[in-house]
Amino acid sequence: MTSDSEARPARQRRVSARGQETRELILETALEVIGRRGYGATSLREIADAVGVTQAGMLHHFGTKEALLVEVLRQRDIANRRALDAQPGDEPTPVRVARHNANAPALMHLYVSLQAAASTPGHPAHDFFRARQERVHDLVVTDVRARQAAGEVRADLDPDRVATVLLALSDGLQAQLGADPDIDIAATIEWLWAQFT
Amino acid sequence: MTSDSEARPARQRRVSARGQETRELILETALEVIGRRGYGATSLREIADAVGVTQAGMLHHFGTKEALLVEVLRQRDIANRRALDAQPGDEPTPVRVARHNANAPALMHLYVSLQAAASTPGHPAHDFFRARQERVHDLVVTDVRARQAAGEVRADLDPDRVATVLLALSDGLQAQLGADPDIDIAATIEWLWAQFT
DNA sequence: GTCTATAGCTTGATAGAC
DNA sequence: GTCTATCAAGCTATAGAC
Repeated sequence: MTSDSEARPARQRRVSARGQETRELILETALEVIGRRGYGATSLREIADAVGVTQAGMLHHFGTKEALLVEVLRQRDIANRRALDAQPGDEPTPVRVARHNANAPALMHLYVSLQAAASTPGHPAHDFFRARQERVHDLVVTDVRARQAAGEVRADLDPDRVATVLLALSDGLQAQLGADPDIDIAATIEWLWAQFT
Repeated sequence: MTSDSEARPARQRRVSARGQETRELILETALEVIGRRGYGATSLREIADAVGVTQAGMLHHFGTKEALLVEVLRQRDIANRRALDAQPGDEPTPVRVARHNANAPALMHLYVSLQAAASTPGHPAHDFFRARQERVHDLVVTDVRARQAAGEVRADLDPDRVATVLLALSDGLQAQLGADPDIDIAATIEWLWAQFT
C-alpha cells in the first residue's frame, strides 16, 4: 500500500522533461475535471479526454486511479508548504492555508471526498491520510506552543486540543462548503483562533 | 430531484405493517453493510443479499440508491431527535448528539461520504444536506442564545459564529475518524464548548 | 410486494504494437 | 511514452410475470 515515491530514496524519479510536463498537466486537469463533474462522477477516461491523452497513457504515469488522485493532494500540500514558507506571516498556519485554498473549491472537494473514501483501512489512500493528519497536527501543535511562549496564546490551553480543534474545524468547513458555498472558511478559523488569544 | 416523502403531505405513507418492517430492515442492513465494506464499495446488490431480498425488491421501496441512503440518514436524524427530546439534559446539543452517535461509526462514515458526494448541486442528496445544515444550524443558534440568556455562555459571543464552529467541528471530527479511530468526538466538542462558557 | 431476467452502460486495468 | 483494442466485471434501473 506504500506508494512508490515514499519507498524510493531521496533521489529524483528519472523522467524526461517532457514526461514531467505531462504528469503535471494530468494533475492539473484532473482537478479541473473533478471540480466540474464532481469526485464521484469523474472517471479516468474523462480526465484523459480533457488532457488529450488516452486513459492507458495516464495509467502509465500513475499506475492506478487512486494513486493519481492522491498525487494531486500531495503536490498541492507541497506547493502550499512552499508558498507559506516563502512568505512567513503572523497568522496561524490553518488560517493561512485556508486563505491560500479559498479559491480552490475543487481541491477542497477532492480532499473531502477522498478522505471519506480512504476511511476504510484497506483503501489505497488510507495511509496517506493517516500520515498527513499526524504530520499536520504536529505542525500546528508546534505553532501553538511557540505562540504560547511568545504570550500570544493563552498558556493554560492544551496545545494538542487547540490543534485538534483547529484542524477538525478546517475539515468540517470544507465539508460544509458543498451545501453552502458562501461559508468564509478563513474568517471562521480566524474567529476561533481569536478566542484562544 | 425532490424526494417523494418531501412532496407528499403530512399523511402517512400507506404501507402494510409487513412492508414497513421490510423498509426498516433494509435501512438497518444498509448501514451494517456500509460499515463493513465502506460507502464507495457498497452496491445495492450487496445490501439486498444481506437483507435477503433482491435488488429490484429494494428499489421498489426506495426508488433509487441515493434515496435509500438519504433515508438512512433521515431516519437517524429523527431517532436522534426523539432520543434527545425524551431525555433533556444540561449539555449542549452537539455534545449530546456526538455522545449518542459515538458507537455508530458506520453512520458517521455514511454521513461524511454522502455529504461529500452531495456537494455537486445536481446530486440527488444535495437539497437534503442543504436543508439539514440550515435546520441544525438554527437549532444550535437557539440553544446558544438560551444559554447566553441564562448566563451560561459568554454574552459577547456571536451565537451564529458559535453554532457554525461547533457544527463544523463536529463534521470535521467525523471526517477525521477514518484516519484515527481513537478520536473522542464528544470530549473534543465539550472542551471547545467550555471555552465559550 | 417480490421475483427473474436483462437491458444498457461505464468502469479500471491490461496486452502488446510502435 | 503513447497508442489501439479489448477484457472482464461491475453497476443501476426497468419490464413484466406471479
